[in-house]
Amino acid sequence: MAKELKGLTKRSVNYSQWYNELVVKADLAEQSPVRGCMVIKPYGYAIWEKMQRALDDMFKETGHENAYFPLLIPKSYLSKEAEHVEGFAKECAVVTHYRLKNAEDGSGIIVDPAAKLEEELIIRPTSETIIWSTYKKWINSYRDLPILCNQWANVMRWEMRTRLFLRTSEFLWQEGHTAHATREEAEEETVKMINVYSNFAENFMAVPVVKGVKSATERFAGALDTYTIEAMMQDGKALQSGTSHFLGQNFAKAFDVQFVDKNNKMNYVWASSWGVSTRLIGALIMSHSDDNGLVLPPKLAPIQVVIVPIYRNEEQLGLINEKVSGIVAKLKSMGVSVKYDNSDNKRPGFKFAEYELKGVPVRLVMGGRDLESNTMEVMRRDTLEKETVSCDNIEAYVFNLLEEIQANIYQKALDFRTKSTRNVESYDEFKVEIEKGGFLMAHWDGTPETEELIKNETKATIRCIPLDGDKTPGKCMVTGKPSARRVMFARAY
RNA sequence: CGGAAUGUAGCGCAGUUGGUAGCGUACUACGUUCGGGACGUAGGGGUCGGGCGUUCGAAUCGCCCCAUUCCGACCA
Repeated sequence: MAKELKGLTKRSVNYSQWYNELVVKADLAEQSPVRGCMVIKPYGYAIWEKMQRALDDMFKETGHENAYFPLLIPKSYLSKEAEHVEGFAKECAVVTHYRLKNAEDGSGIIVDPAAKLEEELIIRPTSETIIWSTYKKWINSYRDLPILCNQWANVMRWEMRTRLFLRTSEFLWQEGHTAHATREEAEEETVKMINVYSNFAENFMAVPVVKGVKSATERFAGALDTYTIEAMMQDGKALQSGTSHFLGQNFAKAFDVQFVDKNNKMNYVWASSWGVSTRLIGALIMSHSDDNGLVLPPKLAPIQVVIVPIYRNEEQLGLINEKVSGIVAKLKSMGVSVKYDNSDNKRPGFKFAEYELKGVPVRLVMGGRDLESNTMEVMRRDTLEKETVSCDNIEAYVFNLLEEIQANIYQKALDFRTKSTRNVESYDEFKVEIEKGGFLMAHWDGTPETEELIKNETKATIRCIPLDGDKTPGKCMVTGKPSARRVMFARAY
């Protein structure tokens, strides 16, 4: 009874509600008083920090450097690239004044009309414009190229409808902005970074992703090509988890960024930009969690191993503390993050449930019985299986188990995706199949009109034109016109 | 911005012939407990989303406003 009261809504009942409850109950984040914004709580932020660290290492390895650009963008900058402004104009928060004052009628504090800005400032929805206005000053010669900058920042997009981590008005992300002398080099960079993202998703998050190219209508505003990684959530919907854009010379032309090449000729710079956000945390949650709560991949879990003692009295706790301290020390020396929870204000059963909810990959328990037999109970979060293991060399056992869990949850997610991905041949079949969720591989004639029609009639969009996989030509399922290859359709977040 | 629903203790909720607010949980103290979300006793906590109205009397009836959630349109 008590368990039911504290439990989660079953996933099958309402996935959205389940997701929200999980985020709040696992102590990751909560809604802020400001519409559409989110408070990321320490446990949620710890996951983000782990992600940041891993990604940042990968960026450094690929030759990138971090920098920081301003939060506020003059309105005129945003409007320099026509498609870009059209894409973002509808969701920009605007700063119009720089001072408040007390109302003369004593009704409180008001915006001082005398402090109106001559030019309004936009709170960045993305930083291409402010960065390219800066790059103009940095670039004169081919010797100044390439510029490979990344920034960790927050951005704001005034979304109509928000959802913790997946879509909030303000979100944290990283955005890389690179400038190159040649088209080839910029394109190479774009592909390189989508590969970094897919490696990160698969190896750290244990989330399998489909790499591909966006159709023209789904492309980033101002890009010539948008590469994406698409993940499948457990309800069969797709989540765009990272993008890398080949921007061509669009921003260079808009901001007049030219360089002198080796032949002393003026050329516009070629560009890429790429980003992933705290949405990845949403992807993590929706890829692995079960009705007991989060399931975190060991590589990103803030706590990888939790140890819970079970004791009848202080004396027994003392003995357990002593025994456990050696194990904790050894695990830590192996680089495993361990929490020994011997707090006496919660009973063991409560702790078990709580750490399961928080997705801690491995739980070790030591009680009176174990103390006598020199064993511990080991539980793995992904399968909830329990085993009794000797304390001798338990550290190595746990270390290996963490790796096994990492691999297992990836495989589980991959199996689910494989099972939920299928070819469809006709539009009638498509309409039936899309209701079941999952990814549908179908032929498309390549026109925005057909894409639009399918979207309006089925709510499914082209998630991407996959880079890998079946490339045999066929006929569009809607119009019967020739299709170069199958593309991937799904309903998406 | 359309459609639906909901606002009562930190959280989850009950509260219809209108009669002055209660349950679970959480919290505080003490004690007993501790191998899967413990129990007992005592205690603190509410301008019932806001405003106006009807009435001797409103959480309850009426009107207006506000907020949130879900479903659409928009999007990483």
